[in-house]
Amino acid sequence: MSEDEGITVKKSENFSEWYNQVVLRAELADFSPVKGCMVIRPYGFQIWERIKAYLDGRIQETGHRNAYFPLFIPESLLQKEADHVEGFSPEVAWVTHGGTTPLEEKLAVRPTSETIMYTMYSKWVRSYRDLPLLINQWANVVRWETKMTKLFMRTREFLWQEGHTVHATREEADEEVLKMLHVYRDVYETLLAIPVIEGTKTDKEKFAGALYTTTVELLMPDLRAVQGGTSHNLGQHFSKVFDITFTDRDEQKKYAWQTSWGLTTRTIATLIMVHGDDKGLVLPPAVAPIQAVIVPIIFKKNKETVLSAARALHDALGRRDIELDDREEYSAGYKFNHWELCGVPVRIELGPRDVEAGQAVLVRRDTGEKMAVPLDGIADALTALLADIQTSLFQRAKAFLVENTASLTDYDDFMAAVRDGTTGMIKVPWCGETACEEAIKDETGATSACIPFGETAEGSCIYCGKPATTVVYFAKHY
RNA sequence: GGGACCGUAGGGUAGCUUGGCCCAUCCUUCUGGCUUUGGGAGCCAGUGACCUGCGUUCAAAUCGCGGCGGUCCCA
Repeated sequence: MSEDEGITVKKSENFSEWYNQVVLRAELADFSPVKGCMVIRPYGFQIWERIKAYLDGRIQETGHRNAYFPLFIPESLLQKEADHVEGFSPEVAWVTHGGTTPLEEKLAVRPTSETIMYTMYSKWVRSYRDLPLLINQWANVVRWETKMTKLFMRTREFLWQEGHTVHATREEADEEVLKMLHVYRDVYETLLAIPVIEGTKTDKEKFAGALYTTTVELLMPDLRAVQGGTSHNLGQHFSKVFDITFTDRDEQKKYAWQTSWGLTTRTIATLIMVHGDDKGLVLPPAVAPIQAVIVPIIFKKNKETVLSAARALHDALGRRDIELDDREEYSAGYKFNHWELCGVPVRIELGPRDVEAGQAVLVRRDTGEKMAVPLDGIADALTALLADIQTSLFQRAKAFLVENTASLTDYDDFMAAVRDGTTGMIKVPWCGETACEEAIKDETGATSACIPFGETAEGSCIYCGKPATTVVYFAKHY
């Protein structure tokens, strides 16, 4: 075996390098000539298309419709909402020229589309009969990051969907915010087999211009947390600035209540990190572009028998997401390693002994476990195995999250846990003051992840000792 | 935002300290041929690189400065 192929570092020993190698060698993405921008390669893009198809289905069935708004946002629009401008201005990319002629007004390359969409909403919303307005957009956005590029995790341009809804009442907006947050949880848990912690962002960490922000938080194997998706109640901040008003049943003119919510290609980074192993990518069947690969074990003397049996099996299974690797220029061992690097959930080995016995050998990617299965009935066995892999990947990830979540009340313990990297998510009692939150960040580097839903505080704030009003999760974040 | 490091074929590298022996070493990939295939097979032949610009010098992969790109650490 050559040491230069496959993944050359262990996930547990050099996580960052391991991640880079998996992304590059499994051909998910590559660096581009543009600093901070990546190329999503076909295999990586197929994963995104799977996520997109699932999420879009959920978006549609909850009553939203897709639309498309311009990539460019006039400076004057972007600046209308004060908190919003302040939050985004450091990382906005600007178009200043058309050809060689300077523009009269600079155009921002959208970092997010609130301002351009709400300008239109103001024209479209007149009456309570126009509400709720439920629009989603699939798009690319640009945020001019200065931090280090990490493929899928942090790039200047990324793909996402952004939902923007308008409602008559705060209650409806609250309900929408939670409904879509739960859709994100479902994407992570059902599709990607990644458990989440749902909650509300602190005021310090909320979206620029929002009343409040809800989030799904994930924990990576290096014990750093990731914000997996956010859903905001924008209150009436934007409707007042963009004049989104409607005449209600009581004939009164009112400002509308709005929400926005987004999920990005960062999901792919979390997918790779959570499930991958020392051999490479491990994909949950629900997102895997290739569900299984048939590898015929070819020997010279009964080559044709095995190859035709493999082709017959491939035809019998009759699925486009099952690959037949009948290349004769590669050895079986090479193919095993290759498809493991690519994270294909199941390998189906078919050799002369199997053909004779009327069976095939199913090998699961997550555990390496092998099982001989009769050829008739293999389709059902495969379906069951794929379902089992999906479940056990989730359970393994869930166990990891539970093991690495702690509840602490003493600040010295907290500092030690963060410093030693022994715990990922740390739940602490908190007074609710931003000053304490910032002090904790300055002293430990940990930032608040979320205030979990449905938990009540006891005792005193871990930092200042005043009575706690809530509990909050802290973690080192990506 | 601050600091450190790195850039040689598709991937991984040697050469750099002390400039010349280098139209650049080795492994792998890739192409063609023979042969082989139950965990990265072997032999033969071939293709393929000094990030970029400027400078120093008789001479630059090697030294200097700028740019571009990447990696890591701290905030």
